[in-house]
Amino acid sequence: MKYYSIGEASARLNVPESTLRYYEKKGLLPHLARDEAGRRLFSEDHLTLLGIVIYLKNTHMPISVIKQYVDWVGEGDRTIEQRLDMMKKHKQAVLAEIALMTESLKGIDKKIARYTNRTQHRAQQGNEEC
Amino acid sequence: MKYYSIGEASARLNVPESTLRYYEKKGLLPHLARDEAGRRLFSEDHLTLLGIVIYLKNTHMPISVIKQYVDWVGEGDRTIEQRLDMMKKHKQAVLAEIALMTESLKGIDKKIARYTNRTQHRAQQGNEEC
DNA sequence: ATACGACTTAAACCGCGGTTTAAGTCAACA
DNA sequence: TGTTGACTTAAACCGCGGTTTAAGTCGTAT
Repeated sequence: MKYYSIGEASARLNVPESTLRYYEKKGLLPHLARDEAGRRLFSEDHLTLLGIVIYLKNTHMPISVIKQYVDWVGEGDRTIEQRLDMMKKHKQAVLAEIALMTESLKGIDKKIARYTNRTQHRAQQGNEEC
Repeated sequence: MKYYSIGEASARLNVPESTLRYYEKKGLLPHLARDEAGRRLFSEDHLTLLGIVIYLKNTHMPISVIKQYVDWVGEGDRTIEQRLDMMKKHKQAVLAEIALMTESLKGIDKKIARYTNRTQHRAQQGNEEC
């Protein structure tokens, strides 16, 4: 079975080595093997798990919650319901956040429209600012 | 012209008073008037500006950048191009973030599908985890 | 032999975005 | 009169998510 050094894992997943060490310390990378010299050995499964960690992070799941997820994975099939529940709730949270951002974008679009207009026909009145 | 106390502003915009004081200190609420006793007086324009601050925050604009925006507003029409540019760039950043979250949601959906299946016909093989 | 590059550790440090605390002022009400 | 309640300040504190630093250990190439 192939193993990857921390440098290789870092390069493949585009995550700093310091972050990988930090994640291991936080419990996000359990059972990480070491070679005789004490160097971390990342298995394919660890890279896969890291991929999951990364997309959970991309959707703003806190590290403490990702750790709970990883712990549940380690406990095997009897935690599938909890994991399913966690993912469903997280999905709703993500959809809500996307909705909020999308809604807030409308305000930004209004500003863009206003400013675009004002740069075109310069120097009018109607200065709402401040 | 009507003014609002910090308590009223807090209630109307659903932002803690401590946060409003923090925003003022950070320069997000310039020219905030005070009454004879030194209490903050929020004008309608300040509430409007706070609304803008809030949606910029909702789209993850850093406070330092929001401050730049507010400063530019205070400098009048000659900063309209900068503001337009800022907002266009910010919009692109927000769209990129939404795209990343949306993409990452696919991984979450796959997990939900997997776990839903596994809770239905329990106890199969195919345990990829860890 | 030695020097370099890739790794190790623990601990300190960082920026961000607030929140909390402690002590004080003021107006209104009982 | 005195005690609430709404406000003020500066400074300390917080959780989060890492990053940086300093000192050390290897294996390999010169």
